[in-house]
Amino acid sequence: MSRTDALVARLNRYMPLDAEERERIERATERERRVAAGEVLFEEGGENDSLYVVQQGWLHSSVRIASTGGRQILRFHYAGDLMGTSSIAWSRASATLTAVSDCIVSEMPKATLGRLFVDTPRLAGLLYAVAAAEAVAMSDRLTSIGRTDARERLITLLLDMLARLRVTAGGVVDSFELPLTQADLGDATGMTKVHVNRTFRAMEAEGLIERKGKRVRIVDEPALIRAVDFVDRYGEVATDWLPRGQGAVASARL
Amino acid sequence: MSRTDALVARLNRYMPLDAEERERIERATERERRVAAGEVLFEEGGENDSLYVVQQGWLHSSVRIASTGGRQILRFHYAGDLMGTSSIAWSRASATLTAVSDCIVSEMPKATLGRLFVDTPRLAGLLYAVAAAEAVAMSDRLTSIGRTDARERLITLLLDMLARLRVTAGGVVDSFELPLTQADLGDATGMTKVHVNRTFRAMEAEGLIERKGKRVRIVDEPALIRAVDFVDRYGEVATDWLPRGQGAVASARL
DNA sequence: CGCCGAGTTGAAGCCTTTCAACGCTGGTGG
DNA sequence: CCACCAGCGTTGAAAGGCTTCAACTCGGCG
Repeated sequence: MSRTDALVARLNRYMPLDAEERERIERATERERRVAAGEVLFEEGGENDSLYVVQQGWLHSSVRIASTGGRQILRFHYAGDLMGTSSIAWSRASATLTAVSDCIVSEMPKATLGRLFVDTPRLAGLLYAVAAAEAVAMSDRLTSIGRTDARERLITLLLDMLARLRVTAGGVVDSFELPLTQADLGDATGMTKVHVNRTFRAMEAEGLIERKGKRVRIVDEPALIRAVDFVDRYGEVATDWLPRGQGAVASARL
Repeated sequence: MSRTDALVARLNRYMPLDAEERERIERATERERRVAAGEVLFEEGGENDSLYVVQQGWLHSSVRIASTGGRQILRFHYAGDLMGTSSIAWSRASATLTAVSDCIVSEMPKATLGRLFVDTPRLAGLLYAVAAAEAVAMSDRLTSIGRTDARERLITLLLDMLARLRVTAGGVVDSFELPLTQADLGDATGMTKVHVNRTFRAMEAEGLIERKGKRVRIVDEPALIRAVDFVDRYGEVATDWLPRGQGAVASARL
């Protein structure tokens, strides 16, 4: 492994992993694959027996709406994220995964995850905690879409992306590449592309953000954070509830 | 245990549990507590070191919206559901849990879950799969609120409740007690109580549903299912990815 | 050089909200 | 036992945020 595995890096931030845990994840995520921006990794409804780990770049998952022909973008996946967890509960994918930027992802067969759960229970617990954190992040999106107006929804989305991209970018960043169309942003926030445009321009006029091509700069971050009282759900995850020193049950049994 | 533990019953539906697994869950959920309808189990932002299992009745979790003073109901919890999983990721509750009907819940300290993960890895995997299924159900709600109109949102909500209540009710049911105010329904679907009322009345006028007091009857279920193309996410959960015969690692180690 | 997708803008309309009022009902206290 | 109150359901009217429809610009690409 020349590059550090993104999942290892992420989990390690939450809880220091021992050598065995690290190695097991790395072995599980060996098979890498490139996905070009705009390309579809897998389609809603398709058979799927693997999970995917984002190693580089970002993607989004979306579903089609039968009645209107529209689309809802459910979430974005960044480096270190485990994608396709719905394939754990069923053998068919419940959403379509599309690359936002050029990506590298690694494939992990479901059975490999199963072994990981049995052999390294502390990892299982950590993954469960991460899933819990992501459920809360999803709740935040639900709240944003269900109970706030267009402007707040866009602000929440931008702040969320910024926070997530910062983790891998490292250092202080106040702008980022946004290779999404305004129609995409509408699909993510539950609004039309026309209204995305109007809301963006209004925010720009007020000096809250700046846009140059595909790049967005957050000018007045404190104001934006105040406006939507944003909470970053990915900063840390509690692991104190996991029994200590259970790093690798497997080594005793193998 | 006089009554069958609801969590055991639910997990057993997804994957037959062995005696040890069963007993461990039952021991973990011994401490029961009654919650009267309308009562709050715990509050958003409060310290919380326990999970709760719904044994009887149902509850909902909600969050306050700072900017508008409003509220978003995130989801409903039915018999067999594990509540408060956000406390796994942090030590503070991220939502408020309120009883919809009179309930019996049992408390499970986080540390107990930790031990469960280490001692019965197959259960850990199953819980992970259930969490994945619930994440998809949450995505469905997001899609419903983000991309469909008032009528479809209400229909989806009703069908979801019906499906979930049927599991415990047993047998064919086409009506159920709905002890929620129309304001509550609005908070769950992202609309105002006024519009909930108008939409309900319109549906009633069209013979899709009937209402008598707090009781709702689904008259034309096929039509409703077609209208929103509803999918029940709780029917089954895949467990084929879990290694077999790993029922209780603990027994070998204790 | 022309086409196409994406961004932009205006105008009109609609779904939903907001504001307000009134009836009903169940619970409370005199 | 009944008057009173508070919460909930209901309805009307007006306002508004967002959508829809349509047209026009701009930049990249064949």
